Amino acid sequence: MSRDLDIHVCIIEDDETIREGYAFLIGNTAGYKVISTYPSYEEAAKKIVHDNPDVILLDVELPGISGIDAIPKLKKVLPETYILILTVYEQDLLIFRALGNGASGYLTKNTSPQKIISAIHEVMEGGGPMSAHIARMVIQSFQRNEATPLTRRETEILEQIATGKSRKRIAQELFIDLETVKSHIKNIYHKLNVHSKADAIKAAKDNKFI
Amino acid sequence: MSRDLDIHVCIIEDDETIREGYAFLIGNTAGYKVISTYPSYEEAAKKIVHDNPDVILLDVELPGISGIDAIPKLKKVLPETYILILTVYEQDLLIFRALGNGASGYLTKNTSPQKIISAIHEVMEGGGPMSAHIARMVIQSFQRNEATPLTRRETEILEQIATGKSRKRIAQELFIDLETVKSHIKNIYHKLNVHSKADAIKAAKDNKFI
DNA sequence: AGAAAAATAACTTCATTAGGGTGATACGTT
DNA sequence: AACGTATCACCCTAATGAAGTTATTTTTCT
Repeated sequence: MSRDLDIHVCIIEDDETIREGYAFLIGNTAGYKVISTYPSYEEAAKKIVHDNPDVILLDVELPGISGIDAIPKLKKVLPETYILILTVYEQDLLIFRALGNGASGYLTKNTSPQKIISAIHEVMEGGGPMSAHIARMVIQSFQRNEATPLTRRETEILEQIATGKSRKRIAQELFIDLETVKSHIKNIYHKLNVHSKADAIKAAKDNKFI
Repeated sequence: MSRDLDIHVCIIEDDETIREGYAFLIGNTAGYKVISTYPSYEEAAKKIVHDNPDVILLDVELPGISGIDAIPKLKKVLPETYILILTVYEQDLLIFRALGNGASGYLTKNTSPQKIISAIHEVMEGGGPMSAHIARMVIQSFQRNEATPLTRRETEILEQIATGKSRKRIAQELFIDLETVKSHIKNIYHKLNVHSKADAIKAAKDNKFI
């Protein structure tokens, strides 16, 4: 029998219609098997370890513990299991918290059935499935603000400061004089209108200058 | 005529076979038009502004200025143009530098022709096309190491230190005594086997403790 | 080639911080 | 009872950080 080769999926989703819809969809696709479905993390917590799924489809808005907060708890008992977030929310904060907590993918609920299936496959093959708009937001989170008032050297030095290095050490590593570093820092403070390391770092990060 | 509705594409790639292959592929797809192709950034720099493409397919290994370094220069003169990286390299550093420099997508060269076409379409529609493995690496970059030796409080304090705040300020903001902060820092240093802010931050970041 | 911007450096002054050592208390868990 | 955690205390010295002003050299752009 080929059942052992199937990808084992669990679904945690409070809306019964959606939950059973996904279960039906996935369960009727060759190569996939739905082991169990739960309406909340609390319900899942008891038995999901024994289900030992390959992939969990997880909603973010759940009664009780939210999907976001459930991720680390699930990863703790099932470290090898991939967690795919399936939600209507496209807010940056939720996305980054989900990924930071250990989710391996993030899909919005308008994702077509075939794409959900292929996302499950993709995550098993070493991918990181994301809806198009989510991927854009993730990529944007890496990008700098081109309209920085800081010069290259200033940006470089501010980055070094943000790693906790002292001015002296920065000077040594950049092969310039300590006085030069101090000059750059003064200019940085003026441009950012701050009077301390911490405020400069915060201002620069808020504006994506570093 | 429908030419005005086509997606205008430029290709910068030094290997002539690959370059012409892509050009042929894309140019013969309905809805896409290849405006120009160049073997290097230097060649492109002169004329690409007038080409005013919607999307640039960019190789990373180019003679002269590398594709990575070309990104900000291209974005400067064509701020509305999307840049898709097309390369054989899958190193984290290259990927993150490319995205940080302003690339809107990152595809590996084993990507199928249809997927390249759909990636161009996707980026125009607000997506962030990435090859599966790239997306996985990007997602992993958000994730923490659960096996941290640091306690919650220690992690919290180290994060504060990483923002450049002084011990005194951290104490005030966390409503604890300066001495307590110092104690925590001493414990952090012991656990991470370091003797300075900078080294602690580096060690923690390298191991994804923060 | 010439102007503008950026990077470099010197000098002063003053307040604050960082790092290390040692120990103690309280609270919860195992 | 022992342990990890979080809390606070007091000691010490050297180094760092911030603000001010001025000036030279090097790069970059037009």
